[in-house]
Amino acid sequence: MKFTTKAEYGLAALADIAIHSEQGEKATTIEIAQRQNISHKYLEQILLQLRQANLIRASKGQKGGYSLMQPASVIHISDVLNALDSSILADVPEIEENSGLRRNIKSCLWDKMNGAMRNYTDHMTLAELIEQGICPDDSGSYVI
Amino acid sequence: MKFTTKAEYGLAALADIAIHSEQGEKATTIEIAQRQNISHKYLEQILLQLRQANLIRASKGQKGGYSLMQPASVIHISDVLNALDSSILADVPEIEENSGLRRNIKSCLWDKMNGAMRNYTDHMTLAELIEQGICPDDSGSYVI
DNA sequence: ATTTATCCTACCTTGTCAATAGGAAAAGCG
DNA sequence: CGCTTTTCCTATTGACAAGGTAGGATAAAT
Repeated sequence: MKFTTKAEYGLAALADIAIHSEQGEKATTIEIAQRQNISHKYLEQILLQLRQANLIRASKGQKGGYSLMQPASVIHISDVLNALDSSILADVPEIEENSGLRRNIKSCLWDKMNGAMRNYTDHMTLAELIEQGICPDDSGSYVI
Repeated sequence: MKFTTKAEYGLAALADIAIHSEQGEKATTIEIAQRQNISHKYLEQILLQLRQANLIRASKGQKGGYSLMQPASVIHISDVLNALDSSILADVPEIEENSGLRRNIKSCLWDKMNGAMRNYTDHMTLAELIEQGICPDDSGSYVI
């Protein structure tokens, strides 16, 4: 399915910041952009959104940069996705009444698939994502 | 998350056809469009795609219309989605090497969420979708 | 021959994604 | 103070896809 680069870049940036936060360092837009290979002007907007969602703290000027607001272990992936991509975890819009089978199908399939995503991203934290780098091997924990 | 109307309309149309197929009737574009409240010219294109994917059989002219190619119990939802919305169940595209954490994050989160969808829609059939109208109450059967 | 249906292709309008650009504001440093 | 470095914020743009609309060609039944 389709994922926005914004979500992808944002998660990578957050992970990057988290790693540097552990050492008490701040990360600047330029640094992150270079490490993660992202346009730094585009990344600027993404970091702005993450700050407005209270996921990161910014300081301006020399020696400025970004650090995490909370430890990575309490940041849920769904928080990040919600901040960056309003539609990816959003409820499917209600549908007018007189529409045959459509309403039922939507509330059956769509909501289920949606719920599966939400359940998964609600439980997974940024720390887990970073720690393993690869996929967590807890297959079977999350259930539709 | 975002689902295309094409997939929504297509599933509703297929369900509609399935119901009428059971009684040996064919359903025409116009009839389906009215029952499901869809633009019939748009639906035409959708039914064309479903036919090209061998999900339905069409007959032209008077007394023409559409019927299912196979019983609804062997049509998997993933077949329908694949026929109508090439991206919804598609693998996430590979990413260039030198890209920091992005590659790992993508292959972790993205692929998992994607796999969850696929697993779910691979197991569910059109018949189940119709039969229950509401959600199947087999929560817990499908696992990420 | 005429009606009724599918078949097929082209087109159009609107919105969103992914950037790019450029400047304002603040923080540190000499 | 003045300069640099950083974040902050808004506007704009190009490309592309979604969601239709339109119109004619083709085939089957009566």
